[in-house]
Amino acid sequence: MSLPAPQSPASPDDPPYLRGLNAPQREAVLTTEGPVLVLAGAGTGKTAALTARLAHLLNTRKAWPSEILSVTFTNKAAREMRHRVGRLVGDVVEGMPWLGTFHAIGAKMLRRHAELVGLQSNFTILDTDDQLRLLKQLIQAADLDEKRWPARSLAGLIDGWKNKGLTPAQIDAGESELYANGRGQELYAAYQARLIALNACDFGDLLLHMLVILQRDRDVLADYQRKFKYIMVDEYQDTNSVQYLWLRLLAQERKNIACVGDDDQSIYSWRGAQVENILKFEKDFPGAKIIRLEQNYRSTPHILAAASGVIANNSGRLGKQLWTELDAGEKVKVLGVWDGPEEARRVGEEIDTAQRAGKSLDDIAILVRAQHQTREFEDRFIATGINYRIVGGFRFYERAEIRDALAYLRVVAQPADDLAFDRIVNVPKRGLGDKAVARVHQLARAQGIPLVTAAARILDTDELTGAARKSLGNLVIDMARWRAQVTEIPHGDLARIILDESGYTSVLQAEKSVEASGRLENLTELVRAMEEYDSLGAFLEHVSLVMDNEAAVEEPKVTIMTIHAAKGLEYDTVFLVGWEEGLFPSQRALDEGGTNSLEEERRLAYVAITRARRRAIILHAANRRIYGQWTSSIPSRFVDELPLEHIESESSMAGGESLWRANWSERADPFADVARGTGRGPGWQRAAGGDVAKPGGSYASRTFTREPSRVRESSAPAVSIGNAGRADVSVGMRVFHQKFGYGAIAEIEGNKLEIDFETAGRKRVMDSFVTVG
DNA sequence: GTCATGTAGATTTTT
DNA sequence: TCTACATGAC
Repeated sequence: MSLPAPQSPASPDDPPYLRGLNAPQREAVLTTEGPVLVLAGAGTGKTAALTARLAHLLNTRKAWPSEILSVTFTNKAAREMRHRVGRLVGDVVEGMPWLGTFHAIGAKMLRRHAELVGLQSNFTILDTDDQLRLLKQLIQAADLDEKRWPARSLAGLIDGWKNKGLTPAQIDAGESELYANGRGQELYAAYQARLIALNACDFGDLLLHMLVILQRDRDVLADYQRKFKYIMVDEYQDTNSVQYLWLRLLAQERKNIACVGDDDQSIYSWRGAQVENILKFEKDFPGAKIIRLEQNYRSTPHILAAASGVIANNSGRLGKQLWTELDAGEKVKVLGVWDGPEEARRVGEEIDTAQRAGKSLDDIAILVRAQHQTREFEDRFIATGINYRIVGGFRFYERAEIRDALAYLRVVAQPADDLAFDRIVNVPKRGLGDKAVARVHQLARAQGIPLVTAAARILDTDELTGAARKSLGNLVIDMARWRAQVTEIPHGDLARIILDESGYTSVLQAEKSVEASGRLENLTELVRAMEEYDSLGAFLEHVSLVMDNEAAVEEPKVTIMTIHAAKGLEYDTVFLVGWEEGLFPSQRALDEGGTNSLEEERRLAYVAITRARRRAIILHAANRRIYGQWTSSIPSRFVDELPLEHIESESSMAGGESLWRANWSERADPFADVARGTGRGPGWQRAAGGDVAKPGGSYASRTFTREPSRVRESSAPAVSIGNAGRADVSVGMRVFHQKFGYGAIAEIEGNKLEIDFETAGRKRVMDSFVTVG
């Protein structure tokens, strides 16, 4: 038996989850009633406190596992919390249905109440790719120039509106003005209508639909308010408006809400996060208790001081004073190099040295501002044989073959999923080109039916002939068979059957390339992952929400990733590369966002530095090739903001910077400056080329050629609605068909017509494909 | 219907 | 420089 340590109020009777916690951490754990805001600086044991709190609530029987709502932002964080709570309290955690990401929890709730917003509970969750394709269709239908009004910008706007909790009805003229001269609202509304028709949701909808339900339906709200005795939120500084409104409604009744966050680590404002949420917590929840976690367990004093020095330049902070008991350690190293390749070389050398000193590559990370910076290091490490892994980029479920396979499964699971059908209708290639697919679309639109149904119906007619008809027929039969098998055979086996019978695997097998065999492996992996789930539906839910796969444990590797991706992680040694004006802070942030953007970049710098446990090495290069052009650059202002007494600078440029700079400017491309600054961009290029060469002409011809296509596209489907057959045709009438030409109606059978065509002979066609006259 | 060429454009991306 | 998409040729 030993006496408690002087500074810790811990006693030997403490339950295990309280052991090792400092005073403010304990307070955060033990203050269970009422609103609590925990301001947790980087590396201050935030997760430890959060998991202990959860364990405490369960252990003291204040709530059952199903009565605690515990939200995180990433699946990884949710997983980790589940794991750590499990270690503290045992299997009870398995029964925590409401521990997860905002989106996972939103989806779970929405499946229960789907009908309140016009969905069925088996709705599909679309990813950005599907979303984009859908928007493209709508933009075309609205007869907008896709170049001028890209689907990407509309997707961004809609996403932003959803993040703010705005339904189409709530979009004001000013917001609407941001897209296609005020048609933003119209397109948003059309998009939402399409989603409902597809029985689908995008990510934003998972929260927005639920918010609408909670706001509109008192009973549902009261139900959840009663159910959730305690609410906990991780990374509160990253919550956006919908999430905030959502939490406020749910917490309104009991007010037992504990939010943990750090305003200095808010780096997702471009995704709709509102730092204000954390700043105004006290106002939203009067009487809130504010607890500060300021003891850092991760980094050395030099590293901590360097980070604090930089972030001190931001205004409007809640303010924290981080401190540590660790030894001073090394100063932060600032290294100036000649160019990008040298930067990679120096980092490589340092890694070699560390490795020879017995360090593991797993303890080393290189943090970049933008994804493209990873390449330089990748090239260098391949050449010199350093093992590395690049985090981010294409993830497992974003690979084409995986998405194709999933599309097959989606069509089988949810026949109304037109986007999935579209994706695989001619994959692998089966001779169904744009024209054939367009016909199926046309019919589906005219009759208001899913594409799968339209495909089946079109086979009753002569709209399609030859190869196209045959392969569409096969596809329809295959799909019907697979659908019948869903309840008959295990879903893993079914997936294998689908991949085989669709011809997807055989095409890859025939292709003997390395990529193809990699794809086949990925598909095997997909099916394997699938078998861990109870049902096809459960698996698809997992995929759409989680979209990541656990990397297998392998030999040690250096990690290369963006600063954003590094948030929440830590490494012994961290290389912070590319600290140059224009790259970090990024040019875009400097140009567009004013002070706010610059401060967010600075928070990014703060996050970056605080990832390091023992060593932080900051590099900046004097020359860099940007978009193929050599550009000279000056060190980032964040380098200047590092407190001198905590850094150690070194420049690899013999002869001094000014010498080479003079050298360089002589050889410099006279247009480099124009191309770099404000002069770059479409406007500048247009001024230099197109319009000058051909004044006036391009505009006139564009308007002229576009006109007829619009008329043709919209006229046919507008006339006929529903299955009943149209009223404006009768036997003997002369009609026009786009493919077969003119003919006379010989027979009418519901919405199908027998027509004697003047040149093509007698054909069966859908009435929606003909025009009178 | 598929393949080859040209041109605009190019942060960060938890779900 | 590299890539993604759109347009035109077989």
